[in-house]
Amino acid sequence: MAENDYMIKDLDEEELLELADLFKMFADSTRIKILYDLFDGEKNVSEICEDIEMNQSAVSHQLKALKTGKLIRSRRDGKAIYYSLDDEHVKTIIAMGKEHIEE
Amino acid sequence: MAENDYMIKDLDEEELLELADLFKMFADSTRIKILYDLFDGEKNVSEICEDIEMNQSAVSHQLKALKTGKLIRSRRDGKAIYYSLDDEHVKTIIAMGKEHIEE
DNA sequence: TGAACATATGCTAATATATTCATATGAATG
DNA sequence: CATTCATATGAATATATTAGCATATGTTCA
Repeated sequence: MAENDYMIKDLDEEELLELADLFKMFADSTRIKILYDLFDGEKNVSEICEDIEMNQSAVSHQLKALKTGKLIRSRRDGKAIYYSLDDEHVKTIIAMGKEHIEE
Repeated sequence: MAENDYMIKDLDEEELLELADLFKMFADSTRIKILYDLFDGEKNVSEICEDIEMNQSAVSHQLKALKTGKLIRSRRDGKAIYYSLDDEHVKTIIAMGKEHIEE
């Protein structure tokens, strides 16, 4: 790390941006709905759309964001594409958030 | 809860929005810097500005957001206003995020 | 191979968000 | 009580984000 890079304790600027980007994934209700929906396990796009009552395009866009953020993964099965959580922290993070707002 | 309100399992629409709003607090690097800076304990605005290298106005605006989000609290001491974390979950949530990005 | 189905993607308009500047407020102090 | 110091706030601007539409891609199956 270069001498004059900004840093708070053990978090450098790059990690801070990464952290913010991670939390951005949870900072939208459509994405939270999707993640929360996937708590049950793998689902395809159509199922997710029905569950969360949003149109296919909006869901696809958000699925892409979540996948880029490495929170979910996908696999194709025929015409359908199945998505599932790709990180154990997702549940914990959302659970913490829930606890906070429930107080 | 009204019959036709949208709901995923035990999270209703209102809670989902609250959750998203909570995570929005962490979804900006300035706010994370502030929160992380307060891990050490109470600090006044000037100290925070120095620590995170941002100007006073930007910091004040974000402090207000964090306070509205009930993540920090403040007290006045003379001319200075001291801020501190107001929720035990803040550290946990950021710690989870850190773990995620460090993998 | 071509029609139907499932999903992704480029573009756009609407909306939200962050920062900065200028100024206001409120406390201390000579 | 006027000035200075610390912080907050309103307005303007710049930038980012979201949803929806139209269409593209990839898969199945007749």
